[in-house]
Amino acid sequence: MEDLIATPRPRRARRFDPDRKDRIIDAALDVVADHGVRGTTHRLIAAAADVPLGSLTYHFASLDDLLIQAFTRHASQMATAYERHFDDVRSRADLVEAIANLVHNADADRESAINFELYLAAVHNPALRTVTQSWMEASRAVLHRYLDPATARGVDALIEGLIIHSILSTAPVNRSDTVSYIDRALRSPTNSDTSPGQP
Amino acid sequence: MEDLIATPRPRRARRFDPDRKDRIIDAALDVVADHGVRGTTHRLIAAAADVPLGSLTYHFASLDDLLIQAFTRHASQMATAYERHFDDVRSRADLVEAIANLVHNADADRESAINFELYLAAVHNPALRTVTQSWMEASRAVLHRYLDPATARGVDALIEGLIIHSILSTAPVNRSDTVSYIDRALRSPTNSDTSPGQP
Amino acid sequence: MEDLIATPRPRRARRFDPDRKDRIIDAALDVVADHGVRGTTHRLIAAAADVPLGSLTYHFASLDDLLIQAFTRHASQMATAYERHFDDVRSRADLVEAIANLVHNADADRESAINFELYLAAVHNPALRTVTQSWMEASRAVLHRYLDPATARGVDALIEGLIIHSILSTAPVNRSDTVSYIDRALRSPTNSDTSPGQP
Amino acid sequence: MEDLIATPRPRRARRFDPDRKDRIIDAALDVVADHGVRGTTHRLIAAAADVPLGSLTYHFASLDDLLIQAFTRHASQMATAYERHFDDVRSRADLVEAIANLVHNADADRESAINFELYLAAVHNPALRTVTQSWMEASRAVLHRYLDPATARGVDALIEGLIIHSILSTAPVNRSDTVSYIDRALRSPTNSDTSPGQP
DNA sequence: AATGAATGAGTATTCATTCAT
DNA sequence: TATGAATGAATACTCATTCAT
Repeated sequence: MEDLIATPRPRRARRFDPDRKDRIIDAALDVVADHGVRGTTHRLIAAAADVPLGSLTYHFASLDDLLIQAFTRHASQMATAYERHFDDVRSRADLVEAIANLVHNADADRESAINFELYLAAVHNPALRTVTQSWMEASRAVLHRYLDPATARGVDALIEGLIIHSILSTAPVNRSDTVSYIDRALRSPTNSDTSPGQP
Repeated sequence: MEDLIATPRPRRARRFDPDRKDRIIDAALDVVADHGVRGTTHRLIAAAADVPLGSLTYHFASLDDLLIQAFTRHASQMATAYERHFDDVRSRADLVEAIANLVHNADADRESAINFELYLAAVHNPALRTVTQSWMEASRAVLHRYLDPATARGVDALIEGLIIHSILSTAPVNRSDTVSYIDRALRSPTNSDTSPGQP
Repeated sequence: MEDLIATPRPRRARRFDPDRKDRIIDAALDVVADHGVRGTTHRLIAAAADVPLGSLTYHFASLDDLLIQAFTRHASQMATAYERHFDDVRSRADLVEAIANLVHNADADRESAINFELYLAAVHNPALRTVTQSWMEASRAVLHRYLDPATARGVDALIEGLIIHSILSTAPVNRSDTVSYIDRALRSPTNSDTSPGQP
Repeated sequence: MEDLIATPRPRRARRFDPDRKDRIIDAALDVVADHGVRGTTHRLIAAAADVPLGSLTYHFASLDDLLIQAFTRHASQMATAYERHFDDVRSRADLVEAIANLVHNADADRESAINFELYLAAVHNPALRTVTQSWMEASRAVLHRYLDPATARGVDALIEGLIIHSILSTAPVNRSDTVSYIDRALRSPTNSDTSPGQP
């Protein structure tokens, strides 16, 4: 914040700026990723988008409105990326690989962070439920291309849990373990085998 | 005159109040559950604990400090409850049941909500990482009583994902599906069977 | 109903107020003169400038920032006044007169008070050292028009000390004594004469 | 402040502590020297004196009361030291030396800082005027052992000004210049010599 | 006698939002 | 239409002082 004060932005005179609204939304997602929904403010977003403060309330009725639009865009981008991620899957092995890549993708940290911010915001903000709901449907729909609905849901939950743990965990997660978890989740549900562990 | 009109709260004269600090921590957890970390303020906590505002900053150096202590208590209570939850598990079937109960327990919504607030807060607050880390270790340790370490981790992640989805989902989750997911996650990792779905 | 009773200030509707920032700085100096830096608060300044509280933090990053800007203005005003004060000095006698007037000028009490507040604030706030430094250089530069650098410094210190004592002292200071002190400070340093007093 | 929190002092059980009041006063002076009157608080003093908070208000009616007692002690200690400082003065040269030592004594920075805090506090607090008044009388009385009253006042003011400038100035002050200033201030006031500088 | 807990008035500061220009 | 100034409610936090123990 001191940075913002210390570096008084050069007087910008941006008369024609057609995709400013888009840029604001992108900036909002950046701020959410960096500071969490909790730390997201008009000022921070305006600075990140290099846009005057008044511009935000001109284009968006409220901060909540802006966040909803931002999360909506994020969810639809996620859905598109998700679909593309599975495009080349031809076999069961491909599927396992693709899912494992999802979990073991450091680049996805930003996306995942925003995603969980969305989840949590949705808990207290019904307007965001629509967004989470449609995102979850979209991700399951993709998995459903290869899996029966129930299995798709289970795999979906497993992915969610693995990602959350990989974000929070300091210890690196073993990829072959991940593969093993996915492998089991994909099996046919019919006959349960004998118990493992030390029962 | 104003006094007569404006007595908003009964003059509480509670000079001696030994476990006030504990009460404040509990109140903080309530507020987090109801309003999210984002909506948590000194004032809200003070009101919930029926304690004057200054009392909070007397007992806690900052709101962050209070939140850390609150989340720490929450995590250790969760760990205790978790252990107890699995105390009567004698067989594989018991284990599956116990895990399914974990997911399909509406009463746990408050706990789960706080838990996810903790997770998200930990993303941006390193001081909370210790708390999440030890909670995750504790829950895995319990599962490890019945499962090999790798399987314990996978099951742990699955549970996390199932709970997240059950919180966010509007559609009720099918318990027999849950049982099936758990069942698969518990299987031996060795021989993978044939692929399902439409590959 | 409360509104009718409790309208403490006339609803000021002053949306357009171009030199408000200046007015705030002036008000801050008034508050410092009246209450000392110690007693200076946002609220007091806002009231003195007849400006809403939020206006202060809009124009100034912090109270410290405001104080620094205020002291900076004060120092430069002092420097200008100082220069003008000596403008008509043509002879040694003029110089002595001018300096004596500096010390025996009740109107200058406000200025002097602010000045010492500045000095003391500078002891604990390095950012203010620049201000005191340049003020001291400016005052010496003026004296240097008539005196060699070393003498200028000595006279400068004497003036400072005399003003401090005249502010603190309850007894009135004798002007002819002041003239005598100045007279001695202006003499050539070369040959010391014999000692006075009761040695 | 964090330090105070992070290092919870070992439970001190100081039943018998006869000169605690003295220790508190000394601690108060330390805090004033380090933080200025502005930054002086009960808490800071209590920590510096290693004494429980309640102890302060037990021994002193208010913070102001404590400060007055502290400044009073400071002034009387200063007066004693001042007297001793001039004890060995036998000649005019000794006197000049002694005064120059007063100004060029880095160790005195703490004392001088407190002194100017006292001066400034006295501007807004009449109760402290008595203290400054008697300190100024005491210092003049000492000088009066060697000088006529008027000269003593002038020298006193010069000393004050030189010390203030040496505290605030970043550039080192030249000792031989100081000696020269003192030398001139000590001369007989009668016949003024010819003017220096560029008149 | 001594103290740690308690309290509420007060402080600086943040910020979503409004609005005159 | 676009924006920088403006605003006031709310926030975290400080602290001198009180007081039951």
